[in-house]
Amino acid sequence: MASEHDPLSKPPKTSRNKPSRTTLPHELAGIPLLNILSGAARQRMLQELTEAHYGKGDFIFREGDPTEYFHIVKAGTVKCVKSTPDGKECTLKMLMPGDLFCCDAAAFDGASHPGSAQPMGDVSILRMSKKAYFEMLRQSPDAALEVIKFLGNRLNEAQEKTKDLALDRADQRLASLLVDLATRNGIKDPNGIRLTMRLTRQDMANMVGVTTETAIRIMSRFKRDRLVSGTANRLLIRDLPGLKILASAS
Amino acid sequence: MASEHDPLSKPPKTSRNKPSRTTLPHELAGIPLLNILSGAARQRMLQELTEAHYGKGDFIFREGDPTEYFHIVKAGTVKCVKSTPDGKECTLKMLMPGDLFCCDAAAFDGASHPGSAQPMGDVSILRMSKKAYFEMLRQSPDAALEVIKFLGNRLNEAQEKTKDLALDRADQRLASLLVDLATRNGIKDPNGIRLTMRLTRQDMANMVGVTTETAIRIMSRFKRDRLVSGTANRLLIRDLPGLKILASAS
DNA sequence: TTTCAAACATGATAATAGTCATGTTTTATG
DNA sequence: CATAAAACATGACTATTATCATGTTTGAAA
Repeated sequence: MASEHDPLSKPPKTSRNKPSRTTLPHELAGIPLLNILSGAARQRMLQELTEAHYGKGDFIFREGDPTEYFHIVKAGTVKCVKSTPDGKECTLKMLMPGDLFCCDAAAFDGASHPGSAQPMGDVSILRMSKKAYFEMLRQSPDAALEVIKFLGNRLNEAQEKTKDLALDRADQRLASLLVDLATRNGIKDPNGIRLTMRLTRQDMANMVGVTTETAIRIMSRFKRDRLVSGTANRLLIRDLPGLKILASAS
Repeated sequence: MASEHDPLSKPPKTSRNKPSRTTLPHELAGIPLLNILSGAARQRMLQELTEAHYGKGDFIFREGDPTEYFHIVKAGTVKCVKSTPDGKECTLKMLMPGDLFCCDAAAFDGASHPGSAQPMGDVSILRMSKKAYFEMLRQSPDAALEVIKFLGNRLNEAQEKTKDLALDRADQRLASLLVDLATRNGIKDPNGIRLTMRLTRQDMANMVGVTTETAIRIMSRFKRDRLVSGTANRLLIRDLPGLKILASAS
């Protein structure tokens, strides 16, 4: 629950016994944007990045806040949320380690965040001032291309989601979500695939655009049909092919 | 209906009486990406761009086609569409002059188009090979930043649309659409605001994720309530404030 | 281990939107 | 201007999902 702004003065000197002086601290090895940069550009970026930690209940930022930083997920899962004045919520995207965020909003001068970012459990975030971010983009075509590629993928995902919301039924969208999570975040288990992150029926509801009751009802049906089992803490996908069929049923 | 690939050998020498040798042909003056480039970079880009014309019924590209070009809308309106095997369609975005497209898909090596692009009436498209596009991005930080800004805006729009589909009713989404079009593409008229582009009830239905019948019914109600009048060719917004209230009703 | 809040579950009912059918009006095109 | 094809319109019915209510189970923290 602790909400720290804990600027890690310098990136930890965990440099392995590799000779190159630009070796990435091993904890940052999974971040594409850092791997793409070389030599001096990488060093500059590492110097500009600071780290912050967030826990359950915190906000990394809220809808309407001014955009000050460019962010990278270092560890944990971050959810991007939009909400209405009357408390309804819609989860746009779950960001995983290596994912960038606010590469876009930051580009819009003086704009404010169009949605909020919340940690799912404990997360660790790297961030960089807007100024340093733009400087990096100007000086490193590789970084700019990486950001373009990332934004392009995000846009495609968002449009795919739009299509699903517009054309698919609730149970298809939920099946789709489970297939997605199982494929990207699942670990093998004797009886199927276990999802790594805690995910309540309400979380799922917000992700597929239905009410919590509807998500519960559909999950109950899926459970009856032996497609899934378990609840938030221990969600098990028992029949991935079955869910796939359901997801794309005409 | 004619589907030409009509490479305009050289950009027309419509250069006005400005002295600079990099003056933009006036017909291209409304394209941000071209205005942002200076001197040699602009010249290079103009040399790489070719023009193509499309008409009603054509496809600029289809879902699944390989991505070969980066595109800019020069004149007319282009709709981005995704469809299901059984013929249902979802319109993701109407692109207007100056808008870029496939800045994203093209970035994904060897990928194919995630949706199709169709002209609404006659359109004129500027395009550039993927290779030249990447070269431009590498050599001009300004161009890369412009693309990032554009993609960022597209992403925000897409996410706003996701939220609307997830949380708003059909009539609110349709009202929202009309407000949007009236604001961005409307011209004043004695009795309200006239929309410039031809837009059938079916077009609207595809844009807000409902069936054609539902769009027709809602428009009938809007007509009864004196919010709008007319059909596809002559659509009139008679009460913009009224539509705005409806769009954001709790 | 108790205990309380969150999460899950399910029924009854209402609201919303889809489907199918049929008919009228508008518009593009020869 | 004729005429066929779109586009618009509306009724009847069905399917889907939301809402409200109430109760049970689970899990985290004292």
